[in-house]
Amino acid sequence: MPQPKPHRLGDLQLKIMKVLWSRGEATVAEIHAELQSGKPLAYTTVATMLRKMEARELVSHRSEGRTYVFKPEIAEEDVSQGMIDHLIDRVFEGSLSSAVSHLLSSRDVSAAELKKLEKLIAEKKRSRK
Amino acid sequence: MPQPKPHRLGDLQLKIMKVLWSRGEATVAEIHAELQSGKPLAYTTVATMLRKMEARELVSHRSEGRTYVFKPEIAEEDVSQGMIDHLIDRVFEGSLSSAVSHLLSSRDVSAAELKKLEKLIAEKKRSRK
DNA sequence: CAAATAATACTACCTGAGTAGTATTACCAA
DNA sequence: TTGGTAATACTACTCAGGTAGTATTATTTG
Repeated sequence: MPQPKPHRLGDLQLKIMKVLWSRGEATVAEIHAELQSGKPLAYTTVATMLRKMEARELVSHRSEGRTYVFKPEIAEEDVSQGMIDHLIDRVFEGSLSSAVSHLLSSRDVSAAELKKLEKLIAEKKRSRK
Repeated sequence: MPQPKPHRLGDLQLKIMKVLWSRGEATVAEIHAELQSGKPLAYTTVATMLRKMEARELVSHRSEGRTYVFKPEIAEEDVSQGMIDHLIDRVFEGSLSSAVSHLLSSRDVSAAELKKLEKLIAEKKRSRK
């Protein structure tokens, strides 16, 4: 069991993971470039964070010449799942409906989204039978 | 604008806030006592955390003799809202349905919960018209 | 071959959460 | 009134995230 607590990723760490997930693998330069949309971020900041993340086994790397190519060691699914589960547990005491109720009340949900939600619930109902 | 970022409460802070929200107000001793279910926690830990939280205007206190009685300065609603919004934005890029989909797939949702969800969605649909 | 470049390594801070020991002080009871 | 107790204040430390400068080194190019 490598990485404990699949939730508990900081904002920057999550951004980095997202780049890695979408690309499969990436160099520091590539990640740095992608994150430049937003507030500026030093190249070394990304590099340092990646080293810290590697220490926690969130990512790994292989060498390609002098360059490191990083890849994710945890699945996006697991992280998303872990983070939302953690939140629901600690904030809403496990009540999914109260969480969803908050979401619905604060957000401008499109009709298409609502339709998707209905479908999800209908499916879940069916699978419970 | 007092406290910025209504999300971003640590686990302990959230537990303390929950006691405060449910009681309206409470002393350090009362909060400490309530948190004893779980791993032991020093009295001074709670006191210290409350002082830190007061500095950030999450709570305030009045004196009753030599004792401080704390009360929340932020609403539970706002915190729940802020935390879940923040999560959905950074993890699911704002897609509510993908968040809910994760929730439904990982959890054992009761029939009653599903019913509540259906109702919520139906209401939301109505209010959109 | 030498210099510019680009990569990683190292070092160093700051902040906030969490944790708790020690010091001080105010109050209450015998 | 004196001592014990219970409260807050102060101090201190660890850890992790975030941020980035400087040093070193390897590679490429003029």
